[in-house]
Amino acid sequence: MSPFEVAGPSSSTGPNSTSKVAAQFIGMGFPKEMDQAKPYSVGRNVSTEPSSSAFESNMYNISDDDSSLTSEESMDDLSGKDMPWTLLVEMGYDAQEVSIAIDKLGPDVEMTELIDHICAARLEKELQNQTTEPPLLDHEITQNENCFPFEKKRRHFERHSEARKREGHSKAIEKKHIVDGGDDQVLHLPNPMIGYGVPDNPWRKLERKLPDSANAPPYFYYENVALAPKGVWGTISRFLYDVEPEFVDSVYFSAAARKRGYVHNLPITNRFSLLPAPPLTIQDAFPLLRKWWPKWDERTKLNCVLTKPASAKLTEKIRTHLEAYGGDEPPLFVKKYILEQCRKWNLVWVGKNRVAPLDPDEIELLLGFPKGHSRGGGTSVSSRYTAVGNSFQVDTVAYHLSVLKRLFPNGMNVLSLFSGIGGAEVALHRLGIGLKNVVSVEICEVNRNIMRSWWEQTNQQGSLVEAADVEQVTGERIEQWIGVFGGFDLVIGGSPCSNLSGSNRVSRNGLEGDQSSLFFHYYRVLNHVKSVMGEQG
DNA sequence: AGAAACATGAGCAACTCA
DNA sequence: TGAGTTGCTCATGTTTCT
Repeated sequence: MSPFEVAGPSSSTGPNSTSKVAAQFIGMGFPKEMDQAKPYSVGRNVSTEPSSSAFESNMYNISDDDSSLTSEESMDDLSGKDMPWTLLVEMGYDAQEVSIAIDKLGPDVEMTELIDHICAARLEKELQNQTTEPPLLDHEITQNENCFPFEKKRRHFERHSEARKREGHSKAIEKKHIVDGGDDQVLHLPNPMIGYGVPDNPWRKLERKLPDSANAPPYFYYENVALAPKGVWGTISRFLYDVEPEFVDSVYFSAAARKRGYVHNLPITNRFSLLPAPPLTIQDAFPLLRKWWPKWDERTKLNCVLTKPASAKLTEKIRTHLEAYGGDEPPLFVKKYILEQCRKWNLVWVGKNRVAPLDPDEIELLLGFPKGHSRGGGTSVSSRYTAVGNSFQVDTVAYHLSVLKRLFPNGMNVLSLFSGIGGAEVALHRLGIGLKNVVSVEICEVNRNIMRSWWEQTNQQGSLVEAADVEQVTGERIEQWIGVFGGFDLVIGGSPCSNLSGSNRVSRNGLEGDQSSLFFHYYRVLNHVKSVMGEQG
């Protein structure tokens, strides 16, 4: 199927859609298309002739309802073993060694354990071979590391911790907190959480040395929650070419906190902020609320925006508590309870004795989107909360992406995975960076509609290609896009955090979770883009 | 049927204090 | 230094409402 055909009905957006689509993905026999002996090598010819339809319209759609993918039989055939097997082979691991590992550890073993087992087996084999084979040449080592990032994890983190010691950070930066454990690799959350610097504190680091495998086109930028379960950021970093995450709290860019980790290979010097400067306190962001804000609520910043509003029952309860004391200040225990709830639910004072959750317009303002960005067009209020709550903080991301403006004065080709409501695109647009061709991959139809409306309203001159499901962004499609567009300048996205978030009490399964395991598709797609563009030179 | 409302802690790190 | 306390978190599953 041509990547430029018009979309059919959108795919399912329900909670179970991921596993269902994953099953379809396996059913289509995708791994067989890959050259398993040489991970991510591209054997087929890439057409450089643009599809004729590609030039007839500046907006294309891609349907995921390929008839070859809907075989009930192939769905039934799936065993628990197939899913990790397929994904690992997709990532470039040898089919045989994956099978051996699954046989040994069982079908229900976690992916990270499987990978560790495979790596351990390789190391063991390597050690055995060292007695009979000559040592690898430098270029052979580099090639090997490019294909299998796990194998050099220990060496890298050992080197890195040594380098950190030599650098001798300031006292504030030295006060770090371990967020990753296990083995001998350690990742830290900086305190303050300012990454390589924020507008008011940009001094931290002038330049950094990227691993060779990360120091090649395209630029990539990956985002997720900073406070993920132990080991998650170590895994993400190892897959993304051993690039150390940059942890930043958007509280330095906004009136609301948003602690996130970003793994990227962008330059870190000469960053600049979006204008106009965003309000940095609740009172500046919402001046009309000052009138009702009690002195005993000393908050000037909000916590991380949520995807669901507080219940009316809670705000009523708070009003009733306060009214019981007439106009007097309530006793300490009442104030304490109310402040707890205000912090937990990000409540603001909207009237006498009245608190309320932020409305979606206010959340958009805090996140740096234009007012009403997600409003209307069939979007329900609850789905709007979900959409904006899952998005980038635009000012933060734009600060990191600002270095691209001088590098791409004529605009960029962008592959945007897990686009959501278009935080990355809005950030680039607000930076004044032209969007030449954007491939936007987003499972949720509501979000795609919001993104498309924004694209049309802002009179973008480039082309928008929409795809629903990252699992169906096949190597073939990637190659076609690269053939038509001449490559991607940036691969950007933040994969689902639902299985990583501390708010999730039910299925906080880390990167093994149904949703958050989609990170591995970010890696798969990025790695394929790198391979194809690398071959093109 | 779909949207909205409601009830539901765990996990981790920062902080406090003896 | 270590035990105890405090605070925060891109949420999920079920029930109720429209």
